[in-house]
Amino acid sequence: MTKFMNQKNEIINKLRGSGLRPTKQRILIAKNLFDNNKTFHFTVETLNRKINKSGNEKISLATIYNTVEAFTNAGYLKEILTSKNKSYYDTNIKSHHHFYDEGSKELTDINYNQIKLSKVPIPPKGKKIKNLEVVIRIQK
Amino acid sequence: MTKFMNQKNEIINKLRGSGLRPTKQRILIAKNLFDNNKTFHFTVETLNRKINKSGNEKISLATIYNTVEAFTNAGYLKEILTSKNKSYYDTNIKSHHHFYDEGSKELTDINYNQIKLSKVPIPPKGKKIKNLEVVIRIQK
DNA sequence: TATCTAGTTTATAATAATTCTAAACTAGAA
DNA sequence: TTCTAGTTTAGAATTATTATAAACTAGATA
Ligand SMILES: [Mn+2]
Ligand SMILES: [Mn+2]
Ligand SMILES: [Zn+2]
Ligand SMILES: [Zn+2]
Repeated sequence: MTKFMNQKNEIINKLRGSGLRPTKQRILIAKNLFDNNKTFHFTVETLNRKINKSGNEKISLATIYNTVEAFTNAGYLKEILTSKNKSYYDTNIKSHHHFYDEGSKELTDINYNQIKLSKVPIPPKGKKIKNLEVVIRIQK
Repeated sequence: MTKFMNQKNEIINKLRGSGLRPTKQRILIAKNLFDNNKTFHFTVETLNRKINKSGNEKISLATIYNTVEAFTNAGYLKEILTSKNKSYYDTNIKSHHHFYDEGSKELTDINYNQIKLSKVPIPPKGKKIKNLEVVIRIQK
């Protein structure tokens, strides 16, 4: 009871902290994404299915898109560009690497320290490195 | 004269060698892609513009798509998945890495030996590494 | 060289993911 | 309670790509 109360308040504070109004849609989506003690990868399609399946009130696809974008901009989600034609998102926002299975089209985390880059090039003049995360493509 | 002859014959042999009929469309596209002594990156959109601009006879967009796919399957091109919603291709088929500029949306090659991976994880059981090329995202 | 046909090209339609639009709704400040 | 900027929503629009099916052609064979 108080636990649920706290969880919801945490979400509300988190949203407010980024200038996002805590609407019931955002709160419900946030619960689905951040409630767990484990992180996971998803696409808009899978998130939409998950949310509009259970006993939940329905949320429009447009809002799912809007919210995922807002959460990504706020730094609560990371976008992972790895697949043709479809964006993946990660609730694990720590810097880390991935396996991407070309067959099942699934991502798996690789801990940051599981890959060691002993030599990295200097970026072109005037540019800086925004992100250096490795995607290793695997298959059967 | 003989030089052009040879170039065209090289292309024809290359195509035949992969079971691809050397049609005039494929030959023209191949000239645009492989004629140079330098490699480059492109999207279907940029290739289509390039080909349907100059004095060339026109080639349909569908054929551009078909041909890029055929050349990729034949190993003459590499697909680079790095950008949301659009596929990039590389005429450099040697194993190498890339900078991807988020601002200009341009790829730049990084020589294979400019990045050294001193530690790489073992892929999940039953899977093997298909590809380990690093994309470093850069910005201003 | 003429004929034949599987492979290819093409215009166009269809699909898939995503973004846009504009009207209805709502959080929360006043 | 009122008010309004921010938000949600259904549906249309857009973009990249793939599918369809009719017309064309490379090149093997007669
Ligand atoms: Mn798309
Ligand atoms: Mn697409
Ligand atoms: Zn991850
Ligand atoms: Zn390259």
